Amino acid sequence: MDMKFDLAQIAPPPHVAFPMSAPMRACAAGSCDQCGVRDRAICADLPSGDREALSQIGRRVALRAGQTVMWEGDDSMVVANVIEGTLKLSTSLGDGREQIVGVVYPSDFIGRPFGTLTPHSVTALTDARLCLFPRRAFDGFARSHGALQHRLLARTLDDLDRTRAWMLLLGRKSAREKVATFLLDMGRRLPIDRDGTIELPLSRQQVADILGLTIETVSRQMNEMKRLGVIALPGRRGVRLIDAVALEAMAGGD
Amino acid sequence: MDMKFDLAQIAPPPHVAFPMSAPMRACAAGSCDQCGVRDRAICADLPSGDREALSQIGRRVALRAGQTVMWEGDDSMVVANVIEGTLKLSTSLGDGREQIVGVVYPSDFIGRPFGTLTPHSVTALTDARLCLFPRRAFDGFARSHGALQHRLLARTLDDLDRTRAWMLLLGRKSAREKVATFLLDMGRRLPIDRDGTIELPLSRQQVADILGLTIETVSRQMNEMKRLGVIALPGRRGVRLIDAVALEAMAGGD
DNA sequence: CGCGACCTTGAGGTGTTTCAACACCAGTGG
DNA sequence: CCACTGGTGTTGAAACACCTCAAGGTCGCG
Repeated sequence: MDMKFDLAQIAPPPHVAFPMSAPMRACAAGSCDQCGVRDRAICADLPSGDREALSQIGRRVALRAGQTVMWEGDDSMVVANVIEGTLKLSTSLGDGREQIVGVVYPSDFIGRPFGTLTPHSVTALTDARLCLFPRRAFDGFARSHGALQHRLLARTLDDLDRTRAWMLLLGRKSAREKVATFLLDMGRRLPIDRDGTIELPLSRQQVADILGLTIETVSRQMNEMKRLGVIALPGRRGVRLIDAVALEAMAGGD
Repeated sequence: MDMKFDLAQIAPPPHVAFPMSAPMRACAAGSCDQCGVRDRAICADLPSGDREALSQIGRRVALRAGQTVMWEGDDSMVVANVIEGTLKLSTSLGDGREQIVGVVYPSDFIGRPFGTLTPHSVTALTDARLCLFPRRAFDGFARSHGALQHRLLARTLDDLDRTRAWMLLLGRKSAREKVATFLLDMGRRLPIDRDGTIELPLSRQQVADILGLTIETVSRQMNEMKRLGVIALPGRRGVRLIDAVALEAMAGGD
């Protein structure tokens, strides 16, 4: 438990080809017109002139799995839209215990606008692409564009609702209920291939860090569910939800 | 455990003189000029004309301890500023397990603007006074007043930061650490009288529902801290923080 | 093929919950 | 004034869910 934190933060995950201290790489600029999240991100309903203006103050960057974009406690220098990939938001205690406080997907917004401190670290779980803005410039732009600010508000309110719902899981659910709830949640969020399998963007340790459990407990629960025929576990990170009704029942009320 | 939920929701707490189904009572209208939270609430930096206009669409209501203003899952009909008192935000599982997801104080904003569903129940912990607005009217007003919307955004971002920090406590801290963190937090938020005593607005059960523990564990932890001379427990809800440094140490990192 | 990281499984320990009894206190009515 | 009562808080003993520690297995990659 004590080693884990340092490894995750200092050294790259083994499957990552280069250290996380590697600078973020600029990538093909691309105009907003071809942006894959154009009509879901917070910039969606800006008049196209304004959107291009916003685009001017930002830049596209590519991340490799394992790279950390922002560090808990640092000054808040940048905010970003997620164009592609999955990232985790996490906080930790001095002794290395970690809690993942959010997982973000394409079109989500990350960083702390209108504030000086970054409240949690942001780390890429998969390779990812961001549309990155200097925080102060973004703040200024948002202040003068009501539509953008409204969209950001709506998104933040949604995040808050989902975060509070997750508190119920952390505070009151059993390990079995936590894992079942997690799998159903991932089933809703991730692409499902033809045989009903999803590919988790998370290791067992990261799942544990989302649910407030240990890696062993997560493993035991998942394999027990497999034994019960509720799920299948094809490959390291694959999960097939075989009996969603049974899973719902295991997830506890609400 | 199964009874608790129903009792809390259906029957009034014993010290409450009348059922929670009692209607909210209108109270002295009062203009914004004399409002105790005038320069801390979200309406703070509205031009005084706009503030009076907002005031027109709202009304002042008084609540008794135990009364519930909004119910989880209901349509979102009203939002409000807290003028006076302390309230809890809570969600629960079908079987009665409850998690308190927030505690709000004067000048805080409650309810779900720009959304149709109430994500959690809101219940008065002490007698309280609110400045209550119909949600749709408030939404409309906010949309056309950037300053109000900005203020609401800033507050929501803060709430989200604090909520995420609390997830670390729920997922990763021990009972001892949870209770210590809670007491320090309350010490920062509540008025402290001359001998350093604070009066918790919460019963042991409610403290347990905030920390994701049982009432017995909370009781044992607090009395153990008392035995260690770190705190004193004068009366049912009183707490004196004697050794804040030791408490900090017990609260774990961060 | 072989390495390293990740995942699984087992056995044992422990912190928290569960169950149960009792103490405390404020309000009520005799 | 005192006993009574219902809610709240405390304490103890036992059960148990989850964690810890330790080993072995599996997968993906060079």
